[in-house]
Amino acid sequence: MFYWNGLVARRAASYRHTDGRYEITMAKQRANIRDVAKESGVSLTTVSLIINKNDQRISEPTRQRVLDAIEKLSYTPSRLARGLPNRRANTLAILVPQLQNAFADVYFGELISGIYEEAAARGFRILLEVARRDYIKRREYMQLLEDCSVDGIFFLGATEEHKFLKEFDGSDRPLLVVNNHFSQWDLHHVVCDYAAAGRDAADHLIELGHSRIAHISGPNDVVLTTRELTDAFVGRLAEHGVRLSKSMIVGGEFQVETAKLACDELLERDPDLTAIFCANDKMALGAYQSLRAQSKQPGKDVSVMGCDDIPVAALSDPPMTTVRMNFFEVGAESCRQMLKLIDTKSTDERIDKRIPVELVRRASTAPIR
Amino acid sequence: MFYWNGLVARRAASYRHTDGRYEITMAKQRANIRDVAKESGVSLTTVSLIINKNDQRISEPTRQRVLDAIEKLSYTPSRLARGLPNRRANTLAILVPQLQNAFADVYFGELISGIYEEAAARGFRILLEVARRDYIKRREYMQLLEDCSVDGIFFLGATEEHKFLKEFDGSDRPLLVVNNHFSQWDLHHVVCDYAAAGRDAADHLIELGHSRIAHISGPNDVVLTTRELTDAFVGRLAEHGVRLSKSMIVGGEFQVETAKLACDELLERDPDLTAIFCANDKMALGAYQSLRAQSKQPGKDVSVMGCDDIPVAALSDPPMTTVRMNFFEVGAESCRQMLKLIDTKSTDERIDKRIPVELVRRASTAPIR
DNA sequence: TTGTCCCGGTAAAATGTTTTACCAACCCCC
DNA sequence: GGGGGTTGGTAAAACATTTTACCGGGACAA
Repeated sequence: MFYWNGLVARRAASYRHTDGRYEITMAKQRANIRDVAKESGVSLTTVSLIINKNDQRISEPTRQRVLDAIEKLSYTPSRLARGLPNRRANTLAILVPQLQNAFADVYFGELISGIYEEAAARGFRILLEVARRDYIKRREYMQLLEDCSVDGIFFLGATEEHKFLKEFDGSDRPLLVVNNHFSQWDLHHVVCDYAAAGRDAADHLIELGHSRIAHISGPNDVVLTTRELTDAFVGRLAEHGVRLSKSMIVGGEFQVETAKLACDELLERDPDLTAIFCANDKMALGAYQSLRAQSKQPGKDVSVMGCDDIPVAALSDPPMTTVRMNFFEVGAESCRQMLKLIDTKSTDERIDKRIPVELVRRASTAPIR
Repeated sequence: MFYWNGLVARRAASYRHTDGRYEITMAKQRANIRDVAKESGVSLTTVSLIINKNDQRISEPTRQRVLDAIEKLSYTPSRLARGLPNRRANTLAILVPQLQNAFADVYFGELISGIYEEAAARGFRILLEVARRDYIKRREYMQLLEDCSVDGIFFLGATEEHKFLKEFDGSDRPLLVVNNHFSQWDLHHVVCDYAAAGRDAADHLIELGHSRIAHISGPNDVVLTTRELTDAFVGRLAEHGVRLSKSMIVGGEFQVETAKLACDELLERDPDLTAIFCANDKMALGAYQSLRAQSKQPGKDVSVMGCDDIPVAALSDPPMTTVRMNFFEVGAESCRQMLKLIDTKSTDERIDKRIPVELVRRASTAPIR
């Protein structure tokens, strides 16, 4: 059994009672803030103030003495203890819908990268959570906030299936939807400017003289952003006097294979179409395949545009004209906004930020012959 | 682990004793263990014991009373406070070398999935960390352990560049190298059985009658596992009386493009080779391309084997014969071993676990003509 | 009768910080 | 010489848990 000499030697050495004698045991493993205070002859409040750098009241000699003591004892403040008094973990969670797919995707990789960089720069840690069906059903995501694990949550890859997000509305810790939009609920959003992307694509194709145009869309019924893209594209074409009939818009589900089938269908409906705008680059690759299968040269016989500018777009054959969406920046901006929300603790402010996009001209589009 | 159903009811107002009268104050934000103890008329020790389920001493009526109180107050224990007394965060970190690349890879996705599932089942959270150059230089990875952020670290995608891992050797919290090997340092390892994979591949090709065989290896100079694969493959071929000369082994850097070039080189050295074993599936796809460019049919004129069995292997044309490595299982087993190490707190035990592999016969290999 | 063990708990120490309120001393200005 | 502000701190109250040592009473065996 241990007897702590509470008055004096709490940290230097402990004493163990053994057969009537006192025996000196090993020194404590870890220095704490009290050790530093004692070592440098100040109160532990002073040490705390210096560590947190948020108070100028401490004189330079004192500060230096404390810093020396910290160095000497190789003191590291405990994150757990630090979070306790103000119930903040200095940690943010990223909620991803299904890990297997999500991680295989550059898209999520860039978003996560962006969030991570910004969070790390501010000393925040990133927690990874996978929102599977049963996870959602049991409402385990609420746990993250309730048990003080994290100070805020990023939601990636959200669709309108994720109605449960509504619940976060009243929470004191922010939930931020990254690169998606739920207009009906009053959540925080940071998204690429999909409307601008749709307009840029339309302008580009019109500029090249196209008028027999088709569009392979994303899952417009569940993802609002891709619906915005389609609407803006169609709207802008109309402004230019080009009418895109409903039959020339086919959903491609964001995948290469399904987009290939969609493109086959479009070519059947209008064998003489001259341009196709796809809601992402992967689907544009599917369109390449479909065109080649019909002995048409993408970029020559038919102009193909993608959207996103994933790395493979520049390397594809032909190099792809696309609208660049800076997903890294979306992630980074999301994190900046999140940290702002946490700092200000404002509950009424609503973030709704659009990240600019940029047309990238490569060889998959050409003036009409 | 205790299971929490999420919040239901709002808290009732609490009463504070002031100047001899009772005064109604604002409802407290959060119930704590003391509130639960008071509500159910037991000590807070009792509540703690029930929450942690690690003690059978509490009678059923008492337990039920406490559970009712927990439900009524919608109490959720704080993770921060929970970790404090025994300096355990119930969190594990995954260290990844470079996020941008890492996340675009199914390989990492599966490993992380496996770790995540197992960790979540035990109530552990997963922290994501990116080990960039400056991160490593500043030794920030040590911080994770020192500030009690995590109870253990998984290292993914390690190469022999990561000499710094040596430092963890003395740490009281485990570092586990996932699917890589550093034989010279005494760390914990969970890896696929690369030696078995090499042998299986050799046996398969021999069985089909091949003898003019080539091998496209991974970066054998920096990754020990792929070196094991090559050695086992070459060794087993030798046992069967087939000698693979050094010139018929070319490094492919694990990428499609470089593997294509490697294959071009091999075909130049021996235009009549009949089989190629590639150290991963991606490189086998590169070999497909190279063969086709020379008007040779992979799977007919030349048998091609991959390794890993990533999803695209089954969908490739021809469907690829490969050695399945269950990366999900590697991740899961890594996590199980990690949790064991944390539970037992043993510092002398060294994990060195091999996950079995399995030959998958598809159409990219055929008997020699 | 005494010693031992079990049952169902409890009291209190330990974990390590932030933050609020306050204090003593000194200076400046009227 | 008193009011007021600044400087450089400190004491103590939160924050929310786990864990260890112990306790009274009853059962049971030697």
